[in-house]
Amino acid sequence: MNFDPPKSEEQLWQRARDLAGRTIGELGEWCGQEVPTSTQRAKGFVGTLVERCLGGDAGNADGPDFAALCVELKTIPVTRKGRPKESTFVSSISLGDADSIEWRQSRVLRKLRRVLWVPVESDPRLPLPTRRVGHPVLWSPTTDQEAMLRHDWEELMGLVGSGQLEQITAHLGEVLQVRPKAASSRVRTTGIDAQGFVRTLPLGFYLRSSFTAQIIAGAK
Amino acid sequence: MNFDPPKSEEQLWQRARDLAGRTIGELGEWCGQEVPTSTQRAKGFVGTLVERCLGGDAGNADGPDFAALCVELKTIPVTRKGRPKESTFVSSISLGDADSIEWRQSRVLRKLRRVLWVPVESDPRLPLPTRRVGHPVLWSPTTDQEAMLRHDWEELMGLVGSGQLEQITAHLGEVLQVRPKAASSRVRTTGIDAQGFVRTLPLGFYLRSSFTAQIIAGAK
DNA sequence: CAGGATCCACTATTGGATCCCG
DNA sequence: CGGGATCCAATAGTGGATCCTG
Repeated sequence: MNFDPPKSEEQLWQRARDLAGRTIGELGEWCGQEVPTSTQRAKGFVGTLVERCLGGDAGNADGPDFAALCVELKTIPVTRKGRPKESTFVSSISLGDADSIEWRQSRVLRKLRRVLWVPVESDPRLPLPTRRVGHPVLWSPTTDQEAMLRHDWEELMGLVGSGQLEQITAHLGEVLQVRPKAASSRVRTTGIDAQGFVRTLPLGFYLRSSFTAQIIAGAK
Repeated sequence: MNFDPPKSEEQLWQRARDLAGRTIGELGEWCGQEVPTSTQRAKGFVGTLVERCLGGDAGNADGPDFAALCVELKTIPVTRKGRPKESTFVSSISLGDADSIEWRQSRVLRKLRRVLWVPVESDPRLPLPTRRVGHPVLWSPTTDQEAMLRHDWEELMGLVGSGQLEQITAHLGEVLQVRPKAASSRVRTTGIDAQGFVRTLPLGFYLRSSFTAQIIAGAK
């Protein structure tokens, strides 16, 4: 294995292809990392492990996982048949500047301009070390997909920006939704609503699994 | 109320419109029939009651409910929002002559050529007498709908006709599916498989509720 | 707290089983 | 048994809650 940053998108893609069919246990050995039996107490483990194996600078700050390439890495849990098991976290929401940001400058679009999707088998009955990595997909949104994302984002940011935080639920949005993003429901961050500053639950944007299913369809 | 058979489709339609908004309790009074509190032990009650109120010859043999008009009546249980709560039974399956029948002569198409759909509110928390009748829909399959029905029917009858009864499940079919149609799973009828005659569970064709939802959409 | 995500209780769906009447 | 359908246990889906690391 080679943990240097990939020098080109092509090289990143080759490395991702080489991971297909490997188990999480194998990846752990290569990185010299012990692999937990389950993800129950290690929710971000697989994402970080795959990032290392591909030469990403794991544990970095804001910015793409492969900064030089402007490519974001997303591992995505899938069933045996390749269907996403969960929605995908995209970014947290800044509650302060929601009304002054445009789609083209948004964190959501910046994260999603170019994504390397790496499916990972995710059946809770399988011990984590035996789960296999699937075939990667290097993706940018199609015109239609970007339009859907933008539509949902503008609707949701409209609510955030106008301080209608309490009316936001995960039911809104056809492909993009808003959900809590915090260690627990007691966590609070500072937001703004009609009454001024409020302490409120941190929120994040997530892609619905019906949307990511289209993206990774046929990658097998 | 008038229990004579309707003389025209137009007259049948008028009567069905007049039922919209009425409760099952009211319909029961008009027919002089006591209405059970729930459908639990009276599964076909609503269908038969509505048929009577419209002048159908309830309790007849094979053939359309309104024989002279060639119109089939289907009551369909819906949620408060008008979505079907259940799939719709279409016809039982003759296990003997499956391999010699064509779509155009099929019982499924004969039943579905012209259907008067009557939605009925169906929330188990509401006592049956208080549930309301909805706005009717007089329907014939569109070209696309008939093509979908035919596609599923041919696939399913192919399995029946070639004696692969054991491989049929309700998972098959995009709009039309096969399910048991019997008083219990111990009931048997005579069918044919690769080994010759067999005693097997009686089966029927049902429309998936995603399909009937399209039909009655916007009828409110 | 931001970045990496999954957990899991509850709701919605549905496929096999069942019920009444003539 | 055929015609009128709904019941309901089990599975699939999902929205709010949560967990680890740096």
